[in-house]
Order: sequence, then C-alpha cells, then structure tokens
Amino acid sequence: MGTTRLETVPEPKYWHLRNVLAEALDTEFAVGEILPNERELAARFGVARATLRQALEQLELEGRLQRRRGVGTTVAPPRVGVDVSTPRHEWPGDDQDDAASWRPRDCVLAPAPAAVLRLLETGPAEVHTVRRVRITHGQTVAAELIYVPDASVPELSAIDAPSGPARARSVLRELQRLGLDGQDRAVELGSARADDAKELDRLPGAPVLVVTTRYVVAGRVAAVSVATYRADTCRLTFGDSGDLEISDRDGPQERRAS
Amino acid sequence: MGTTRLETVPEPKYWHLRNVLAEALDTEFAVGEILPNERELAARFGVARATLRQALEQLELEGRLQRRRGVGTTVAPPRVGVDVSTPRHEWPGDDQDDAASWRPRDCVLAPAPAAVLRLLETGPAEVHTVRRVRITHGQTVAAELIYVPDASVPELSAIDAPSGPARARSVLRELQRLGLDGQDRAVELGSARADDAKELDRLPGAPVLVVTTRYVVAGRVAAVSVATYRADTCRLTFGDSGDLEISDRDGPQERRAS
DNA sequence: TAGTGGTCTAGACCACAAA
DNA sequence: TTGTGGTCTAGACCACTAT
Repeated sequence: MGTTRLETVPEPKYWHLRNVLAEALDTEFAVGEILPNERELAARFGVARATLRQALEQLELEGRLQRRRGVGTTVAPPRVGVDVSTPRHEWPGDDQDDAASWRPRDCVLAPAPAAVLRLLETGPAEVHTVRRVRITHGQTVAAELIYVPDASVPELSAIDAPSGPARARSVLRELQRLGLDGQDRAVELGSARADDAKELDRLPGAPVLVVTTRYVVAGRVAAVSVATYRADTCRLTFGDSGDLEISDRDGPQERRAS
Repeated sequence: MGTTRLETVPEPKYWHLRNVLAEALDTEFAVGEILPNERELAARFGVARATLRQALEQLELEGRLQRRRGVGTTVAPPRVGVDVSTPRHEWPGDDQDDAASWRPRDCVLAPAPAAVLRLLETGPAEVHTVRRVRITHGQTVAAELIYVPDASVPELSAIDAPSGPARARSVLRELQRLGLDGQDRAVELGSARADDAKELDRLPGAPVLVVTTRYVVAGRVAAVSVATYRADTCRLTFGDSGDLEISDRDGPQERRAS
C-alpha cells in the first residue's frame, strides 16, 4: 500500500482515501489479512484518524472490510449469497427452512406492536411471536421475528410448551397445517436494534437488510415476518442462483469500475 | 421535542439520542417539517455536533430524515415501495418497464469491466452498456447499467444511432427479440459511485441497494444488469404487493418496537 | 450575504480482546 | 497489561441554498 499523500482534490478526502484503499485491497491484500491500525494508517496518509475512519466505514459498509474492537481491521471475504426466495405457497419453518439453517429460539404470546398491526391490517391483537436465527457457514446471518395473530390459528392455544425453542417449533409446525394462498415481500435498509445487533454479533445501529414478508390466507394477512440480515456480510439471492457463488470479490460499487 | 439532557447511560450517547429523536419524530413532527439546525439541536441535548450528527445519520439511513446541505433537515415521507419483481421470461426495456418509468439515457460499446465479466462468466468481451434511470413520484430512485455482450446479440451492430437515448432504446428493443430462459437476482448493500450519486441526487458514498440480475439464455448468461436504488427512500417490493402502500411510517427498526 | 449541512482536525477517553 | 477499534469533544472551514 502506497504512502501517497493526499493532494488537494475536488472530492472529499475520505472518498479519495476510500478509493485508494479499495485499490490497495484489490492488489496488495489477501482475504483475512490484517491492515495496519487506524492511527498508523491515518499517519501514513496524513489525515486525521476521524477522516481515515470515514473511509474505512465506507469499505466496511460495502462488505470489503471487517473491523473488530480490540482485534483490528481485516480484509473481509466475499459476501455470502443467502437464498431468500420461497415457494409461493410455503410457510416458514418447514423442512426446507431447516436446510437453510433456521434455528428456532423462542416464542411468546403478547400484544402486537403498532407497526406489526399495520402490516397485519387488523386492529389490536394478541400475536404469537416466534424468534429464530439463521446460521450459514457457522455465522449468524439473520434474526427473524414471525408474528402470528392468535386469531389466525386457534389451535395454537393448545400447545403445551410455555416458551423456548420447543414452543417455537410447535407453533411453526402448526402453521404448516394451514393453507397458504400467497405472500408478498419487501426488502429495505434498516439499522439493527440492540437485541438483533447482539444476536448478529454487531453493534447497535449496524446496517441490516430487512426482509418483510406477509403471508396471505383467504385474502387476509394471516401472519407477518420481519427478518434482519447482516448487510455487511450478506447478499440476498432470489431464484435458482442461490448458491452459484459467483466468484465476485468486489463490492457492488466496483462492479462497474472501468 | 424535550430538552432532556443525556445522563450517564450504558449505551452510546448517539444511540440513545437516536432513540430520543425517533420518539420525537413519531409524536411531535409531521412529514416535511423542518428540524432545528444541527448546532441548535446539539446544544439543546448537550452534546457535540459530531455526536448529534451520528444520531441523525442513523435516522437518515433508516429513511426517517432527509438532510440537504444549505437547506436543513426535514422529516422524510415513508419510503416508497418500488416493485422490482419481474416475470421470469421478460427482458428489460419492454412496455412494462416503460410503465415502471424507466428512462433510457445512453448506450456505448466498450470492453466489459472485470467484475461484469465474472457475472457474465466469460472471457474478455465487448459489451453494449445501456444506462437508464427509473423515476417514481417525480424522483429518480434508481440508476441501472445493462451489459449486453456484443456476441450475445450480433444484430446490435446494425443499429444506426451512435449513442444517446435513441441507441439505448434500440438496443433494448433488440433484446426483446431474443428468447429468455430465466434470470436470477441478488440484492445487496452498496455505496453510490460518483456518477450514480449525481444521478440519484445524493453525495458519493450514499447507501444504495444494488440489484444484480443475470439474464440466462440457453444455459448461458446472455446479459447482466446492475441497478442501484436509493436506500434511504426506497423499499424494494417483490410480488403482487407492489403498490399496496402499507401505511407504515416507521423505519424497519421500529417495526417491532414494544 | 446569511444560514444550512458536509468535511476535517487533534486531541481525549472508553470498551474490548488477546497475550 | 497492551493494543485495538469505538465514542466523544470543541473547535475550524468549506460547499451549497435561499434571500
């Protein structure tokens, strides 16, 4: 990595710095390699540490760097492709989901948060809230909450297990019994809330891709799920390309680099 | 909005501040309303401006605030749902895309960038690069580059227009003639490159959702497109829920607020 | 020209992980 | 204990918008 001093440029220093570092990552570093520490890098480029950090933040957002407090900054492996496509008529929690490495965590019965009510398109209601996480390549890539109105599945009240993974599994199993007419789905950027952040081994506010799914039965929203994927390490894939594993080492921003 | 001073808390100040502000946005502000300026807010909460800005950045990332240099910080409208679902066998650039407000900008013939070659799964090749933008509700929400290897569609060399929207349209029209066996798609987080940023009216490095699509003909990747959506203002939707417009005012992080 | 957000600095201290 | 990244401060100046 050069020691090029940043000259007067028309673009912000941190952006120029990002480009210089991105170039260096491509040509001079291997995946997993540790970069010099921030103070060292800042000195080397003749900028304040805060400015250097702004550049690193960009690269981390793009999934090219991984920073861990107390450890250091390393070159991140390519983002892992996570298949989020689903057959139109399948509830979560079936065998296929087991294959995708979803692990039930817990389930509680409680009043639905206001935002969930809007998604459900109903008035106030009690919902079974199933919490589960998804693990790929030994890493927790997503945390999901599935909200099932008590009214949608009366059979749920017969479940024995008071809480914990056992109950979560029971609830999901019960869902399988229902028909499913369809689902619709949305993806947007969000920031990890404290509990999700902990589950995903990130700091609160970390960027996440939020996948919201509404499960429709008989023209009504019978359940809603909100899945939170680590944006730094995941690429959400749809369709059969699931694990084609295109060997792309380059954030999306570099896809079109000349 | 209260004038509550931040006390010693176990969580970072900027995160606590984010939560306080988010609460205030929900209860005391209307969409479009202008917040006090950053220096004023920082003073009011007794923090440095940089810390206040960290909180604002979070909220902007979540699509709840909009900041414009020289103007101020305003409460953002709910994210607009943008339908990115596509029939399995349709090329971009057809009538449906016109309805979705795609506007061809330009088209040039040039060697493909390395990253595109990896997506195309071929060796070095000349590609027709179509640039177009998508406009919804009067706002440019996405910029897309479509890469078509010259070899995929020999007929393209017969096109008259040397460049500009006319040529772009011609190339897209020519694609319609081809069959299309399928496509696969991925969504990931990226940061806007300088040219996209300009097109999207954002600063370089702004967070974007990158939708990568590979068009498959006869088992081979015949073309690739990389679409860059504004992450702050867009929610990507799949399936029939396209414009259901769930009245959700709340970033995804708040979807599960107790 | 005045006022806004955007960039940048040079420090300080804290939280965490590994030795 | 040492070294790392994470947080925070109190300034300064710049780029842009509206008046």
